Amino acid sequence: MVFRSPLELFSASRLLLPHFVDGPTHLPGSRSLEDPPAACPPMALPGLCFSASQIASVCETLEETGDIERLARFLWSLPVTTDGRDSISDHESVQRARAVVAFHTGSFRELYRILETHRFTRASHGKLQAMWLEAHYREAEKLRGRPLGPVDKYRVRKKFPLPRTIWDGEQKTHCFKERTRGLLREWYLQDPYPNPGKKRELAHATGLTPTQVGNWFKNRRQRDRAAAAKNRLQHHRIYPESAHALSGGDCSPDGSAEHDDGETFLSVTDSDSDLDV
DNA sequence: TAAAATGATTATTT
DNA sequence: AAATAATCATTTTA
Repeated sequence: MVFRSPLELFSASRLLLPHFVDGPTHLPGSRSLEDPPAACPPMALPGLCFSASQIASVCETLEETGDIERLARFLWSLPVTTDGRDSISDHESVQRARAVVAFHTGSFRELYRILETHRFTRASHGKLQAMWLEAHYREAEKLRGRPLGPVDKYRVRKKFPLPRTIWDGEQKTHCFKERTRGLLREWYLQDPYPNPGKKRELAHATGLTPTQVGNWFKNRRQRDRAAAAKNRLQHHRIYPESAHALSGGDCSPDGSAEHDDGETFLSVTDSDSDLDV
């Protein structure tokens, strides 16, 4: 056990960061949501506890500042226990700082170990998840010669799922539910241009936001148009000389693709027969 | 691994 | 403002 005294720790951090430890520093946006101040019991080991929380806030400040070099040196100066369980290491800010340092030094094995063996609060999840993924991306990238495309990254994500210590299991849904899509299809057939009122109604019925409903209709229209255009092209390839019986004489001489007003083949994109379940 | 599906975003047009 | 085309990113399928 090479325990230095709390005072020594304090003075060590003092040497490194005089202005941080001497008084409460209020950086913009710092110390807000995470880590409630009463996290450690006031009775037990008051001196050590105070010291540890001071250390934790130094870690936070350095991490927010982005001075990773100094953060690394500061962590290096901290005492080490064999099991790693002590009042200092129990602070999330300290483990988080260690993770940040491991990431920036490219010590990915160490990073993974830290992330997998400590339970982090929701407030840290975003940043830690990003580091987990980015580290795996870089490893995969190095393993092959070239940079990863979106699909490669997706495969890396599948291969190395986020540990539950960093992720609350709630998965983001990329595709809408089948019931939702059924409703959307149904309404689309009835009216491809819903007014805002209808949109809100449909949003409520599907549990989507009005914007999502709008996006869906927009995409659906775009893709139906594309399919129609493709069909038209094919039709012309098969029957190049089919005479167009035009109403009136309103035909522009050049054979360019024109406004195809009324015609609208209904949704050729998916040839599913719109069974709603 | 390529290609298709799908939801979202951006820039331009109307 | 809303519609559109083009494009991007993620996910699924062949």
